[in-house]
Amino acid sequence: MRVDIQLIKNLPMFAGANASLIEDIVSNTSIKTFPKGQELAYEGMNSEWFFIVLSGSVRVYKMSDTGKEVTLFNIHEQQSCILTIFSILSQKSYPAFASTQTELTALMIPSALFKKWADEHSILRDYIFQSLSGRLTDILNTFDQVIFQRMDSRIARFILENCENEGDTMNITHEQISHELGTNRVVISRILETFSADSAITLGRGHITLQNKAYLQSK
Amino acid sequence: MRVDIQLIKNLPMFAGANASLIEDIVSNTSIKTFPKGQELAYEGMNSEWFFIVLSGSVRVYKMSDTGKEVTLFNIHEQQSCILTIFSILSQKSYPAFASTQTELTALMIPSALFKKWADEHSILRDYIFQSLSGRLTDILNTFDQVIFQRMDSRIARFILENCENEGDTMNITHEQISHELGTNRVVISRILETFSADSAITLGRGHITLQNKAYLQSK
DNA sequence: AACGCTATGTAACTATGATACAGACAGCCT
DNA sequence: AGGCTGTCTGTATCATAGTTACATAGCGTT
Repeated sequence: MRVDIQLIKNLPMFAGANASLIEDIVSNTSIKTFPKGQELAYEGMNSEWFFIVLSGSVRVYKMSDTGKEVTLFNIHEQQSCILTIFSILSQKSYPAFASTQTELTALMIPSALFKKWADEHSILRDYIFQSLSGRLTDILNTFDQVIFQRMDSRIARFILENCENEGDTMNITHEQISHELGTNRVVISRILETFSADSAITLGRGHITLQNKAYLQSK
Repeated sequence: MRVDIQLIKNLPMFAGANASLIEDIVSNTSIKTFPKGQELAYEGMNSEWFFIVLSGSVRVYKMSDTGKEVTLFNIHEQQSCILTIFSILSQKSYPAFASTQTELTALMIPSALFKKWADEHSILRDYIFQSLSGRLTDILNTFDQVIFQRMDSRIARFILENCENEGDTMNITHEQISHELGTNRVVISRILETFSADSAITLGRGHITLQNKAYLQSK
């Protein structure tokens, strides 16, 4: 499918691109759809494609050999992946795992071309630096959380990030939370139980409902 | 003190620089010496200077409000700091702490000039990407270690990184190790004690001597 | 209703983190 | 030498978090 010019022009990454680059992009990229839960990258993989998310989201995470996981950051609409960029520009293998969190549509760019364009067009490099800086901050924040924060505060924060108001419900299992935060499912269950005992949340199979925002904020 | 042209030309970062850039660098940079233990950057600081280490080393670390520390990476001769680069190029505050580990000499570049040069000279940007990629790998490795590895293996590894052969001695206190690894001094003492009980190391005030390499490698 | 799959609850144990304090060592001074 | 002082290390105790194993509960399918 031929990629729409307007779509490219609307992407922040290509906002300042000149007509010839835009034409190049339009003729050498494609749009692809992935189902929810699809693995897009694994540790050690060579990145053949650079992608920009058009809709949906991607979770980038580290995984140990025993299967323990921690989310590094998520990639949302119009964003791309710092690790893929590094992997392509410095010709190293991808250092983490990445899977779709929802159904995903993405603009796919062959990595050789992306590298060429990034070498030739400073406007691209500028955007890359800006965007990388945001992702790097995300990684460092995750680091901070993991190392310095107590697990109950991290869980409280996680719930608050997903439930705006009291009465809001999030659909997630304890195991998924444990993968987000890099701990064990049992630990999550244990702490959620104490939150529930204090009436800060109500628990159900596959969902959590916020009841007392102030309680979680004080954690 | 006028900076020596040859010194600049020998730095990997400026290896491909043309004569006019070199002349610019020579006339706008200076060499500065810092004592051991000097704090070079703190979280939230605006980076006024970009620096390249000429001799000595710098430790970059995260610190919690309670004083707990973890080393992110070290900067050695001819290297510069990924976080400083990001901080300067994306105009954000520095996201960690940095102190000299030894006496340090460094080439100092005003950050506004560094940003200008990086914008104008692709040769600089290329080097930056290469070098950033290495540092990012360091950070992710640290992350991996912290989250997935047991403390005894991390300590074993740390000793092995500092002692080549059996009989080698490293001069370090338990508290310094705890700051490297992001844990509590007591935890280090406790585990070193078990290593010592198994005759893998011998302990002394301020130093550790490797006795059984295979033992630590098996941890 | 019976089955099977997945999610959650519970228990017991180990590992790690935190705090407090005691004792040991090194350097220094007299 | 003896004593002082600051730092480093050892030990104990308790709290929090991670691991493993297994039991129970929810929910869709047959």
